[in-house]
Amino acid sequence: MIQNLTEHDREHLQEALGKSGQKVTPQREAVFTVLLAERDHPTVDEVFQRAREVMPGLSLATVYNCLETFVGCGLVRQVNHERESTRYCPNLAPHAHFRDKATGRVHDIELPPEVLKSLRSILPPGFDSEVIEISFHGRAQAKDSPAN
Amino acid sequence: MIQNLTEHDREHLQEALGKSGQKVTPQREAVFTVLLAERDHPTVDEVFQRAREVMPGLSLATVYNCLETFVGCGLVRQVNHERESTRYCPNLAPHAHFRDKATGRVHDIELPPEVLKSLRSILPPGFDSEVIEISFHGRAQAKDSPAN
DNA sequence: TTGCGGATTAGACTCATTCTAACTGTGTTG
DNA sequence: CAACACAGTTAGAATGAGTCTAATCCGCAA
Repeated sequence: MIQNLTEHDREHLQEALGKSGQKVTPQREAVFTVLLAERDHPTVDEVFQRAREVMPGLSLATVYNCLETFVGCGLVRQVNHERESTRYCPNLAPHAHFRDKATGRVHDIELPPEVLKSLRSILPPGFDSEVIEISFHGRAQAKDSPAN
Repeated sequence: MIQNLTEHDREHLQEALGKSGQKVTPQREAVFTVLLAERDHPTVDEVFQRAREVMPGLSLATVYNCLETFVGCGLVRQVNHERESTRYCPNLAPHAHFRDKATGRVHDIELPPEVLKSLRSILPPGFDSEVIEISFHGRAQAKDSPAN
């Protein structure tokens, strides 16, 4: 179900966009709302379908634009797996992804700081990493990840 | 420079293909040779260009086929980074990848068993992972990775 | 010699993503 | 108020990695 943004989320959006000199628009709000409503790592197309329910005139190009903008100002993260469609994730805390072979679902896996640190430590001198992507691929008996 | 396969490498190829009921063909040999000759994580297209120098009639489709076959029988690994072209890597030891922002080059990063273990340990119960992909993205002052 | 099956091939096709050029809406300046 | 600037949006065309298809090739067994 797509709710309106909370006051807090709207401010978050506003601030992040503002910082990079961009505005809140109805389309950006709709796309952001979709991302927060169901944190199941949707593809662009899924975001598009869901956002259309609320804003029928919305175009696919705009969804691409919005998502790119959000990535640019640090509101969401891209998640890639092999060469499948890019998925989007509003969870900004450092975390890994687990891709369920059977269902295709992507689950967030919490990444404790000490593990992150040990990972950084394997880089030889001279290598300076800004981004680390960790993805598991396998089977999960677990039920759906909790909506949050 | 593209050399012929060593006796050892040829046997390796033969055995791996044989195990999954497939044969060594001149095309597969050429593609495998290219992969071993320069371990710079080439794209399909790069493999194609290089292999053509040695076997001019070779088709792109065959390069795709050969690489898929090799992946299937565990001779090489695919390396994906964001949605760029898939690259191929004949290094089978567990390792991470570092993608240099400036040059686009991909470097292998050794992955000590204890780090691998600590990574596995962050999976909640019920999650069973067969493959872990780790990729860094950033800048490297280091010179080219040693040919090996 | 014929037939079989796996391998190879060229080219058509798919589909996520990017690009382009026109349009919209809002705010600003004269 | 009229003209303009400009960011954002839009539909549709273009791109390009990868996949599919149908024809052909080639080594081997009957």
